[in-house]
Amino acid sequence: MSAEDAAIAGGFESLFEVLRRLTPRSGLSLTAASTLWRLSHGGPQRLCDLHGPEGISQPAMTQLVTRLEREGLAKRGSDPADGRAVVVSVTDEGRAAVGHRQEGRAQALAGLLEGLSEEEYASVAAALPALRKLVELAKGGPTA
Amino acid sequence: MSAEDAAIAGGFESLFEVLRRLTPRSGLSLTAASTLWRLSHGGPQRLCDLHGPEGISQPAMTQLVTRLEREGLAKRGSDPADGRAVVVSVTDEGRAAVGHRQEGRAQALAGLLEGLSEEEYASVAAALPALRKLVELAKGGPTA
DNA sequence: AAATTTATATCACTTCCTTATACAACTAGT
DNA sequence: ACTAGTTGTATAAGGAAGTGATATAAATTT
Repeated sequence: MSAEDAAIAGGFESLFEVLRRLTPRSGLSLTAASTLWRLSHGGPQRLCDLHGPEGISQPAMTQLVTRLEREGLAKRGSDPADGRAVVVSVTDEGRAAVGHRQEGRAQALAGLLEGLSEEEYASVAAALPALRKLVELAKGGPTA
Repeated sequence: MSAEDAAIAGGFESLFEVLRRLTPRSGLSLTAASTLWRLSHGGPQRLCDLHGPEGISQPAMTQLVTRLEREGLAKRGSDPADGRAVVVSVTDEGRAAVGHRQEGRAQALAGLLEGLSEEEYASVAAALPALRKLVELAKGGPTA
């Protein structure tokens, strides 16, 4: 690992802390938000397909879905192909909740971006494709 | 907020998810790691000075310090200037724990960075100063 | 000296996670 | 067709991690 790798890692570590604080602690938990986002974009999914990618256990996801259902953010349905399976879908309210949350974060970030010079801003924009590549690489799996 | 702002926000949102998963869920919680890091770099601090920047309540920090102390990662001391105050310091073990955690994340990130082209890598490196500026701006407060 | 403020611990509670387990539906093997 | 094995989900018990309310003592202000 090079010194430049280490510098990037350090920079990302600090950035992570900043991004983490963009959202008030009240409201959706990280896992709840991520799950609702996943359902919003990927469509209804089985409970057993949700817990793995979120990195939590099946019973934890069962409980989370129960809470989300109670709050009207998601709902349970059945799978005609398998009588055991629960298919979870996001409600309009849940979709809105994730949308508002993301919007708030984007607004807060936009506020920060205003403090950058044109050059600095351009360098962030120029790095976007690379950041997106990192995201793809991370999804690919074994590299990470 | 411009389209480019939105694109950057979206990219950062995805990046955040990736960075979040660089650390196994077991081990230190986000707040515990952040607190230990803060003590490692900023030196011993009063309990009442720790909970605000971490964004949690005083009783939550009291409990966290109790847990960290139980695990040998931090210890309580007294403040000669104020009989009520508890001064929290990190132990060598706690310092090592944060160090290992950060190292693991850096290694994982370095693995991802290897998947970038030279151009992509350079664009990330070039954006580092701007990212650092964002971090500073966020610390400054009212902007965010 | 009394009143007010501050620092911390404790309480009762919820959320969010873990492992273990129970039960039923499904699949594979005979 | 029947049995054994596997899979999907719920539930139980417990700990971590957070909340607001409260109690107590030390410190500061009036």
